[in-house]
Amino acid sequence: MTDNNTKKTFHSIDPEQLPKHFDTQAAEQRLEADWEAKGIHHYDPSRGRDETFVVDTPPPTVSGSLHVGHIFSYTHTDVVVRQQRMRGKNIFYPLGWDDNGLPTERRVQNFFNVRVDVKVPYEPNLELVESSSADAKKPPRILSRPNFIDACHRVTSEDEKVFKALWRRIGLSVDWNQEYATIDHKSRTLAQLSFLDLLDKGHVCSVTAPTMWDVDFQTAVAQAEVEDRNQVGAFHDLQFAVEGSDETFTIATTRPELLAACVGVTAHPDDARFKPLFGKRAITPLFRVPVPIFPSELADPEKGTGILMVCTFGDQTDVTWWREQKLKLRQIIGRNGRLLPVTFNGVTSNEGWESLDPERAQKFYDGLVGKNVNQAKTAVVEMLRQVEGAAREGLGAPLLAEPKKIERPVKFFEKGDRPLEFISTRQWFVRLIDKKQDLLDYGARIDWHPTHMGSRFRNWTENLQLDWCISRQRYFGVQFPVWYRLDAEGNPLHDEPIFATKQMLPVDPTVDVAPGFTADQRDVPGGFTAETDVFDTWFTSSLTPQIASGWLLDPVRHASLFPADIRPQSHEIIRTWAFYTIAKSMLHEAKIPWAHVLISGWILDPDRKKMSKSKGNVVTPLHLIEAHGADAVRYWAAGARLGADTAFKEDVFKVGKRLVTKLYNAGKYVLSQSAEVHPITNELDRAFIDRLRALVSTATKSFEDFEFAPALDATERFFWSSFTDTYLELVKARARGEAGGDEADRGSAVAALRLGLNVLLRLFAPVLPFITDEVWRWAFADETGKASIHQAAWPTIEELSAIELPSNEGSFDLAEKAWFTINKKKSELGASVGRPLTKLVLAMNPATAKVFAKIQTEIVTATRTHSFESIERESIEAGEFEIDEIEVEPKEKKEG
RNA sequence: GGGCGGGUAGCUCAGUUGGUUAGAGCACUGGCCUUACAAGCCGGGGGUCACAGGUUCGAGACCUGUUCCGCCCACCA
Repeated sequence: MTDNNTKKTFHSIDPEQLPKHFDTQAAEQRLEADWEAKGIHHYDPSRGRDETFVVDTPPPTVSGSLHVGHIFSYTHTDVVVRQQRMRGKNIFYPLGWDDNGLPTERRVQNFFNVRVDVKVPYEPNLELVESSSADAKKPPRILSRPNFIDACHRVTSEDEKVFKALWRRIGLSVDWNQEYATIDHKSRTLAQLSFLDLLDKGHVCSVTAPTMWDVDFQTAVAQAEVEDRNQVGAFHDLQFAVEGSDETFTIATTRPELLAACVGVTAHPDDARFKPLFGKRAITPLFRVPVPIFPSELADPEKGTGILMVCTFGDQTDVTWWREQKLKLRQIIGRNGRLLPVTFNGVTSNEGWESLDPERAQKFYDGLVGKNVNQAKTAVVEMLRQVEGAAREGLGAPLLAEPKKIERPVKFFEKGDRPLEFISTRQWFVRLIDKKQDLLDYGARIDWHPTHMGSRFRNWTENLQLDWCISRQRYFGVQFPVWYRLDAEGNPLHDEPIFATKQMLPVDPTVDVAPGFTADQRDVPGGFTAETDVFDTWFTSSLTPQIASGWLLDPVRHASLFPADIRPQSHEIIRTWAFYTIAKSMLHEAKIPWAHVLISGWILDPDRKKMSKSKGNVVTPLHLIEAHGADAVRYWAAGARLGADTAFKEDVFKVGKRLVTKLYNAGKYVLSQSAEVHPITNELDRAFIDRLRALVSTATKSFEDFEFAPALDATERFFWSSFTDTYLELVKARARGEAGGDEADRGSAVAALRLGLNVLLRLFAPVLPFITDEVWRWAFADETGKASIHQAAWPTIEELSAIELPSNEGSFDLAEKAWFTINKKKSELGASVGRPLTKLVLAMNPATAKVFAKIQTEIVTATRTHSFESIERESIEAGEFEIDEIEVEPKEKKEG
């Protein structure tokens, strides 16, 4: 096909050999497999840190449902990564799976209809079958913890396959050699090492204290996992008596069920109404328990009745008062959220359940034992409504008015269904409250994209109230490497924990034996027992940079991969994932974990609500890829700026698909032009390349700030408007040799077209990896020696610098203007762009005419004008054209 | 209550350090089968830039206030 006998010609393709339409599905699978086979996504450990670009990829929760939101944010990262790769960076782009934690437990419980009891013995070779909907009503099968964990592994490994298939389908250029899971051997080892390191450094402690507790999951939770939900409640006005007087006062409470847990009464110190009461004792209704009345700045005179009861514990403020006033502990809510049995004693007792009338108190309280909070509330209110003389003989019923409905925020575990309770339990904490300023400083050293997301971090850190509770009373997670000595009665000595040595890790204290003990000493008096708590999942996932680098397990590798370059994530987990990762990195190594944080927005449904499984508005991604192709879906994702929430509009996928088609066709056309190899010398061609230089500069600059969306926008606009609609149309005839120009002009046109396509393909490659590589391989792979576009270099101004600048920088604009002016006229005349003109007289300013002379041939040729004349006229503005005369060639009559 | 972001065409959004007549895509609409592409091309209509002040020769952009929407946070009796 090509004639190499005398002169070199461009390697052109035969368009007839290509399918009419681009088969996205087939090409995607073929190309992705080829990338994998070539290993072009692999990290090269031999290259230095400054040549390496390290990504701290979010490990997706595999037990969650896949939706377009996943594709959205992961595509953002991939676009950034692909551009960095083209810039010559050695890419470290791992992917982990977040499989431990509550979502997995919940999924596994439902999947097999099972529950856990730590007392059940392990059954080797246990067979589990997926439960049917009919099984859901059957009582769940009770498993040992190890069997349950096996089941978790089984389910998550299946889930991971589904995720991985989708990631490959969408073309994520992840190095699959770097795959990990947050529950795997290495992650467990590093999480436990992290714990021991924090312990060595004195940042970890174990204390018994009131902690936020979810009564359904029956675990402690951290402040970061708590959210406020507005709930309707009611103020109950209750009459309290004052000890040793006839006085009474009224408190307002939304939690009358906690009356038995009342340990004090407080009002604002300046509140004249209650000043005389301070220092006296109040008598609670029903239970007749005397409690101190004390002043507190925290009490708001405007709220309720201005005086309130302090319980153990209704909320965080109760905890504060309890601590400050050294009040008694009357814990009536148990870990399962039901009221615990207690025994009331006389006032001389000091066990916390002193009543002026213990018998009567007991009678009331026994009616509440075992009830949940709501049931207890109903029961107590009924008693308060009916019982005369409840706080002191002679008083009426303590409920002074019908409860008044109010709506107020109530704390919930973000995954929970019932309000959190404060329950005094023993938990492990990482001390952070005393390090707020350091955390703020570290956060300020990180570049947040967009910048205002840094204020989310600041905001959260400044308002931090509690140390980080890292222990969870759950099963599928990383265990604490901790045991306790048992005393002679078999009680664990929590003040004397035994820690695993670093060499032992990872350990499962319920299986592995504490150092210095033998297996037969487990759970016997004088022996040892395991800490059964597991880490907060964030305790492990806040180590993702270290898990990927190997950290203490591989210090050399760690040094070359830590800190990372970017941390992509979404904004709702700034207070958890980002915050804890910064905290860990600071505490372990006094370093920031990454230079940049890239925040992706949310996907909103057309009603602008966040897409989430619970709202039932989730769009699954697979059908979108099948319908529009992976590139089109990526195009949609890459169109959103960092941090901006984006409405899900299926229209955008169609636009993306159209762009892919256009690239296919334009590539087919450009590469099918054959001509002798020639330098780019023609004025218009040089003017076009000059425009291209500006585009390369703009796109590159955007990518420096990881702003792929403006880069894509500029590239797309240029491709569509300047390249295909203008330049390509203007040089078509010349490239085909129809213009009657010489071979140099023709070669110049083909060379410029090919260079334009080549550069544009590379500018699109990070966003549209499939179609760009497809077209690349038709000719440019051989030409450049880069088999895949993803091995080619990102375009630079320098590589275009060999092409001479146009003699006038306005040449391209002028050609464009003339082209549009003439086309507009043709359109008005009802003629197609392709219709030849028998005559055209174009008038312009003399200054314009000078520039126009250089490109006149291109315009005349492109508009197929037989007889052309240009006229100079001072009255016309520079850069404008007026059509003095135009004659459209009559339509040829169809033959036959 | 505190903090952050936003309000630009019917819809989704660009709009650089203030600078001609405010842009794109979609949608709507007229024309065109034109040798890469009808999954296309050439045209057209459509905006009091949330509101009110201010700074300036000049404001969509800067300042102040108001208002609406969204998000994050807050001790929730």
